[in-house]
Amino acid sequence: MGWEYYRSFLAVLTEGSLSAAARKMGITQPTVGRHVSALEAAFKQVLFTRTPSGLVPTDAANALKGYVESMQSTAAALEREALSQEQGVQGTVRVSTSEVIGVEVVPRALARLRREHPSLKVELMATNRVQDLLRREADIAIRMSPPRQEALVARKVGHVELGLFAHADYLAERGMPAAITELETHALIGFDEETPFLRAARAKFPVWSRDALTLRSDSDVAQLAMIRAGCGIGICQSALARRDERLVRVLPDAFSFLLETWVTMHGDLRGSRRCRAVFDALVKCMQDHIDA
Amino acid sequence: MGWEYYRSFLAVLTEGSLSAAARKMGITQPTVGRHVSALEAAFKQVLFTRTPSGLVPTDAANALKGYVESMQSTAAALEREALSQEQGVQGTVRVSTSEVIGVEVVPRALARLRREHPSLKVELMATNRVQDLLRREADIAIRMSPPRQEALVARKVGHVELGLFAHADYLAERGMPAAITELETHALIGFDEETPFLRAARAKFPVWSRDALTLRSDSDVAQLAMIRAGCGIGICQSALARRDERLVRVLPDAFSFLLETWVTMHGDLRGSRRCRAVFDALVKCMQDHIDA
DNA sequence: TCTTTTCCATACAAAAATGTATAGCAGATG
DNA sequence: CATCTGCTATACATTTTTGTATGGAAAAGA
Repeated sequence: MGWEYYRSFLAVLTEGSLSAAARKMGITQPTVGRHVSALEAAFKQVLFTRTPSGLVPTDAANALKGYVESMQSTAAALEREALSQEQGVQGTVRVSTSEVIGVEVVPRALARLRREHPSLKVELMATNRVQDLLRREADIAIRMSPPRQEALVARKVGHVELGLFAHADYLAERGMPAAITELETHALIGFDEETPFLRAARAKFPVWSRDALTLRSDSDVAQLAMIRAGCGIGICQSALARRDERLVRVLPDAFSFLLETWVTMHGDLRGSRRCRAVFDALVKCMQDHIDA
Repeated sequence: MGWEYYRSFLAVLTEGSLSAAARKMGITQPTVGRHVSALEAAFKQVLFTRTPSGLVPTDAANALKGYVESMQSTAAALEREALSQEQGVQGTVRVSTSEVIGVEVVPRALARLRREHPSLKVELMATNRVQDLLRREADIAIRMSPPRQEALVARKVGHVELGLFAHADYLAERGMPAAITELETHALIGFDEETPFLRAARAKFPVWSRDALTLRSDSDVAQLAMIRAGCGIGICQSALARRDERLVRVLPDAFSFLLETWVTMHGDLRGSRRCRAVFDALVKCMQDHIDA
């Protein structure tokens, strides 16, 4: 079975119609249709139900989605590697970080990197969804949990501390809470959605229940903006808060979290100059961030 | 860049010549040659040095090998899944186990499975090299270490005990050692090559040094055969030794290892009838083995 | 209700990929 | 030393794949 068909299959799966898939791939709609038909013939099953508004995947097609996605990300990584194999540090590197790190910390490192290596390109995926390095969704990742996968180059850069912070203006108006229980009367900023991490955190600090929060956002960055704007009290990396002298630590003794921080990279990229350069720069950047 | 070229590229890489690759893929040598040339043109670099005896990969080509291998195993897994999506338990499942488990334990489970599901095919990879489930090198794996990868269905089936064993005939001739130190005068069976596991084991039982071993083999199965043949004293799973009443435990109190045993499967296969059936059968098989 | 837009499917022409045949070369073999 | 066998590279014919053009059908908008 030719691999080329799988590309069309994935495009139809993600685009939802033969025409859209064809546009995206730079080929024509009949061709995509033929590819899908060829797959259906080979697998002896219907992969899409045809409708006038597009193709709707069957269960069988959805069961195959993960495989072709994996192939696609691997192929993309292959091309990044192949197109960067000339002398010097050049080519494209995909970096995956959490939202806050990607917005607040990494950019300064990238600026310096780009000055040193003008032909280096970096794709920054600032998302809290954990990317899979083994599936080549990214080349390098900065994560707050130790790597569970083998075959990775991993460097522990220390602990990021989380604390409660608020803007000085807010505290001047509402007063500085003296104990955890006083938080109930304050404007608390936190997450909207439940995640395993949040449940674990809540077990340690019951005050931080979803109902107690008056300002909710699923975006760390938005939460940080709210803290900076003096909306209330929220959780923030101490190292980030230190940058803004008007942000004041709240209840430093009662509330503190330490997150192990790792920079990880696929083992195969050990010999890749461009990835090694970005990896080293990110390690240094994170260490500077933590030590700041 | 068309994925189809990558297939040819990998075939040349593994076969060593355009002609051999073409034979393997069922196409002709000029076609494979054109594919390779197309890749070289696209990547603007030489991937192989042509010789009269074949194509020798350059460093650049070797750097890309891992990617295409990953794509290939994923494509193979996709086809296994696609060709097994009809009703009932059928299709192909790839199972990866250690050598001993694959040879001594699993086959009986497979026999029963095949009786219950005649149209089920199983590929058994009995190798001590750890297969990567995320890369789809196998669908299901039985491993002696807890899974370090997320997105896996994992079932702990208990502990396999390792002990020292010897054949009754050997012990009758050479005597039963009464203490660990007496092992030095015996014929010891063990591994030839150093592995991280062995280094860890040695730290606990210094007697088992490489020099002390008189019969060395890197194959667990061969070691087991030597023990059964009365060659000497070796390490063996207690559950396996129990099957042969003429195998006698040596120094049961001084030497005992417990290995956590896990059956693991890629999370995407949770809904796959054939994989679920094999998974359940293997879990039961391993539990029976351990409890025996 | 009619028009417009989007979609898929099909027939036919054009383009691209593949296969065939062959030449040339190096090493193994008698 | 000649022969044989493996390999790659190239020219040419063929097949396959792709693109173009068009028809029909369903949904969105006037």
